Amino acid sequence: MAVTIYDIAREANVGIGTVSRVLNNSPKVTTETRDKVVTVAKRLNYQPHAFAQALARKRSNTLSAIIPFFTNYFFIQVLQGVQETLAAVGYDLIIHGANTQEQLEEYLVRSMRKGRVDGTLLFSLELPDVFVENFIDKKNPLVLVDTFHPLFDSIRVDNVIGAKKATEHLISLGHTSIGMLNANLKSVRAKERLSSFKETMQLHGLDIHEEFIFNSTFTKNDGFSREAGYDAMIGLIRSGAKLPTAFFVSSDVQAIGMLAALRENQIRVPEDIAIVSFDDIEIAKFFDLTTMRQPMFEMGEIAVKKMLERIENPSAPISSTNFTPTLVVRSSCGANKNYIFSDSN
Amino acid sequence: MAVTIYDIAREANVGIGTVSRVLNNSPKVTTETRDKVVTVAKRLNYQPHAFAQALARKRSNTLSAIIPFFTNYFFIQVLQGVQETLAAVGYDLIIHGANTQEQLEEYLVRSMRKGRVDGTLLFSLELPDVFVENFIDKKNPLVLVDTFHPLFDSIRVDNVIGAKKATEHLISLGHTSIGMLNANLKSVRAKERLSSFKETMQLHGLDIHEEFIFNSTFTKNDGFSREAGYDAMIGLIRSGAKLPTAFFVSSDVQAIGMLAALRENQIRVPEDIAIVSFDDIEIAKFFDLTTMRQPMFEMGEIAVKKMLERIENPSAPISSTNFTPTLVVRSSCGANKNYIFSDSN
DNA sequence: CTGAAAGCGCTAACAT
DNA sequence: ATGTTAGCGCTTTCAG
Repeated sequence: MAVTIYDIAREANVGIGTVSRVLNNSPKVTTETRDKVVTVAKRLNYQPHAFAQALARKRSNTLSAIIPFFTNYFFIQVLQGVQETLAAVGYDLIIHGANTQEQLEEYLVRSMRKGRVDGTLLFSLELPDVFVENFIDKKNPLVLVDTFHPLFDSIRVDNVIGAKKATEHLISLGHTSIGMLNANLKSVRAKERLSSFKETMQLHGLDIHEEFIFNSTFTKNDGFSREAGYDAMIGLIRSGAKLPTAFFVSSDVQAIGMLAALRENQIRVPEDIAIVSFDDIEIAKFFDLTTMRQPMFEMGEIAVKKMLERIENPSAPISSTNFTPTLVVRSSCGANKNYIFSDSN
Repeated sequence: MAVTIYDIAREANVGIGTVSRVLNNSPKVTTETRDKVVTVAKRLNYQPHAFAQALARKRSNTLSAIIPFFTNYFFIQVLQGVQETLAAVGYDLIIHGANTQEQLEEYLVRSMRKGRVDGTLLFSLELPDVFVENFIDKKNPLVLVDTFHPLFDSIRVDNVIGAKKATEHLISLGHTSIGMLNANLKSVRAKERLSSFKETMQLHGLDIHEEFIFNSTFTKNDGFSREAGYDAMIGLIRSGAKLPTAFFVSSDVQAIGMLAALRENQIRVPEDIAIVSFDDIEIAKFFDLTTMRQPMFEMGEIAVKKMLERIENPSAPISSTNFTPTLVVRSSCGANKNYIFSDSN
């Protein structure tokens, strides 16, 4: 069996209490005994038993993250922010990929097991009502990322302003016939981006051509996928309709699919069709996409910070922060004729 | 405080032992008392305390994965296989991103804390010697993914055969002047792919032009990055040297960077330069890359299976499995003139 | 300043 | 079949 504090206590001729105190840097120990204990602990190659610690301390120093669609680049980048921030404070991260509502609930239940984790991070998924009171009753810290509930801390991106900026960029470039290639309206993000797009068009006195607005019917990834973008564009091209001169696309991955469809049909970007998309995932620059950047890494970082604060102070007021996406101009919109790849883009 | 088995025992007028038995589906309970206990447990919304269980059972049903470079698409896809397989058996996954040797060792130590996790998965990183005996002494299950050690279970991809197949594909297309754009030789993968490339060239009686072999000096991601590919190609072009007609590239991401450099200089692919790369990450098809496919999801799946078997049977013989990468022909090599994107590619 | 002892919530061996 | 009790390894009073 592994070495325990009893072994150390015996070898060092002290009580286990003292060993524990030394290990936890309690000030009430003589330098002498401290040294003695430390030496023995090192010699025995002692490693504390995390669960026993967690049980006694009622603290696990572990967080869980529930995310949909594990392979989505957006999440991966937010997760990186989470992971690095957590690592810096010695916390562990348990990852739960929830692809179905059933799984989501299972993971939520699991995360609520008292003691298992100190808090849970929920990504982009709507918190089922049943769990709302559950989390509150059990005082189980929960912070929402890219989703919202008035009773919990949250971090979001302002889709309304983002879509507005994107649309206005296209308008400022002289486009008047602008379409939108959207994800599935089941997603709140998609809904918000669409309505903001429409409002912005109206605000500038431009016509909204409903036939140029495509809401994906894909369910996988809620239509935030390359296939969704590809299929929508191919469908439009095949229909033979006259194309708009510009598109606002609800995500980079969809824009990438759209690009493939356009290329196959010898339609040039940005000459024939200008594109502004959303997210600025890492590969967006590979495709020279002009897009709305979301500070993904920072979102993860801040989510963790909020969580740690919540753990420290459970009764602090609820805090909800909104990030405003920024426009990153590359070549897909036609504004930047001399765009050349560089890592800082 | 949360509800414990003591609460249930009290309310149901039974002993905690009985409650425990019911909760663990022990057969030695009357249906009657079982029902009684279950009812009370439900009513109290009981959730077992995972750590207390782990402590008593000496089993945590949790695995840890130590991976370098969290944002690497290769790892993400392997991890997805890990995560889904684990979810199916009710295990949790703790993720550790190790960007430095120091972090690697810290995580290794943490993973070895008796009881913390039932086993650890190490990705693509060399296991420091100190830890070898440590893991063995403590009987802490360890399985290696994309890395190797004779004393532990492992899953790898055969880089030698992969590089050979890639090179021979280029040769079969009639190329004789073939270069290699490689990652940092600190990486074992890069080393193996390079030597196999050279051997294959020699095997076919072709000259190896050392000036067309580029080993990255990037340390980030060991040179398996877009920037590394871009920089190497730009450097070659600027040098004014006559270019080889084909390149074997050690990873898809590098090939993507290389593509950008070529495009900027109006060098066509595959007409002027043919490319075969390695990995077949998800976005490889977006770029029509001919590449060596590694079964990433399956690798994750099998890693978990090996781990579970090892946990069940610690003294089973060590098993090491090798995957042979398969050639996926798209258009970057010029072999498939009529290549059209479809999702099944 | 330090040792002893009482939990943390649960499992499992031991009685009954 | 069920209750009781002794740990699992650690933290934290409580005496001294």
